[in-house]
Amino acid sequence: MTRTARTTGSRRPTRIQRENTGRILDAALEAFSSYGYHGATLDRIAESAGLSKPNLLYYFAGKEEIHRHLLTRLLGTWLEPLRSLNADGDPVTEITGYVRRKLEMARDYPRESRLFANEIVQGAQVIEDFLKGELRKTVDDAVVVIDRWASEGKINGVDGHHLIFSIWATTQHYADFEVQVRHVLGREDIDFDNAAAHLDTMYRRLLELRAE
Amino acid sequence: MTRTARTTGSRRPTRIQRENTGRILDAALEAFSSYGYHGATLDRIAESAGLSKPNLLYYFAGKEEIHRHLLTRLLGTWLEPLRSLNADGDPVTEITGYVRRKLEMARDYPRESRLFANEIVQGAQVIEDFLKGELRKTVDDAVVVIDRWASEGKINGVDGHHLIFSIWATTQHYADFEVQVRHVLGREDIDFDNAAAHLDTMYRRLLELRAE
DNA sequence: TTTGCATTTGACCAAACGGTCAGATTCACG
DNA sequence: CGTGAATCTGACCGTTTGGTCAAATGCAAA
Repeated sequence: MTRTARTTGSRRPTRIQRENTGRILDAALEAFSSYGYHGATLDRIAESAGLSKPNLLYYFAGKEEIHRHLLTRLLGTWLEPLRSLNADGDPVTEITGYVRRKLEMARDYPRESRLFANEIVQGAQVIEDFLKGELRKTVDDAVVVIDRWASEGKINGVDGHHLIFSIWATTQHYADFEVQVRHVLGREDIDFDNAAAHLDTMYRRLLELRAE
Repeated sequence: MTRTARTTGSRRPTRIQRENTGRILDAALEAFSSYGYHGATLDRIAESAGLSKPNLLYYFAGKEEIHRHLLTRLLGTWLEPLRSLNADGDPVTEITGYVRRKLEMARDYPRESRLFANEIVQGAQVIEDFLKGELRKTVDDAVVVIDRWASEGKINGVDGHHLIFSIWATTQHYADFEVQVRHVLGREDIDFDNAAAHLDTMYRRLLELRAE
């Protein structure tokens, strides 16, 4: 048995290992986010990564493992902005800041967003536990904070869960539905500045107390 | 040549033709919306429709044709609510009514919504012309109306395009990301009533003029 | 009941797919 | 340089997939 890379999990990764796994994951992210899990093929991923298919399978046990690896890597990053919602900060600033960060993620990591979208739309069987566990808990925590802000009269009354859904939807839309946005606007690049301004306005008007 | 069904486009469809094409399209919609274009297989669709695969291919030329048929059938329905925006009506009523109708579509036709989402996320090559043509034109018309409402002081200033994107995103989210919503809320069924109330509040606060 | 078209089927095919394997080649290090 | 491990490859395999075809069966009207 001369298998390595995967099997020698104990030893630290070689330079070649780091380079190749990196290129494989990048190619796979591109493929999965563009064509979905079933539409992506190992041959394409290997070619796009500049490797032969057997060589690719020398680094990862199979298609599923690559896919799961990408998703798992993503999930942490996904939650972080919501986790860092500061209960002691200014409510409107905190929430519009969260919106801004989420929009920046859609701008800077559209492939990751589409990978996630593909997974959810098609039933999310791989990350079901994440949704029911970590994600739900994090959301519930955030909702508690939002509810408190509302009951203390610091923001308008609002359904915390659905507010978060709206924020997710409106920000990720620019990554997941990028093609549609581009064609409707008739421009090659999406104007994230206008999008940011619009969303900021929208959530500000939703939350800011009206002068009496 | 004894080919029929497709080739005798002139004669009116038989009873059997109507029944079978209907069941095929239903099974295909279920499959495409659940597993994406590549994930859906003709064998499964045929079995789910209660037909043999060759028999299925007797009614449709191939996988692509079924897919295109479903998408094409959908596009008209998709635009209709936006088209029926009444420039002479009350602005806030018109827009929140559009939101409500869109949300009802997400509730009543989640498979169609996911079919559309799958298509867009993966590049929308089939419906590219629709996006650049009909859709864009309809949106532009609606934006003209919205802009006029704003310039006439009937609603708050708002970016028409991004308002529409937000409405699409927030409503379709409940169909496309249904699994996530369910798991985060921890319920088997989605509470569309709360969603409707939340969205109504949000777009109302965005658009309604503040008392001065 | 006959007749002609519509419908259905089983058997089959080529291509694409994920994956395996034995062996060749390259690399890092003493 | 030598050596052992790490890396890489071509050839190959079984399965699944979209699709074809000739022939069998069902059906509806004369």
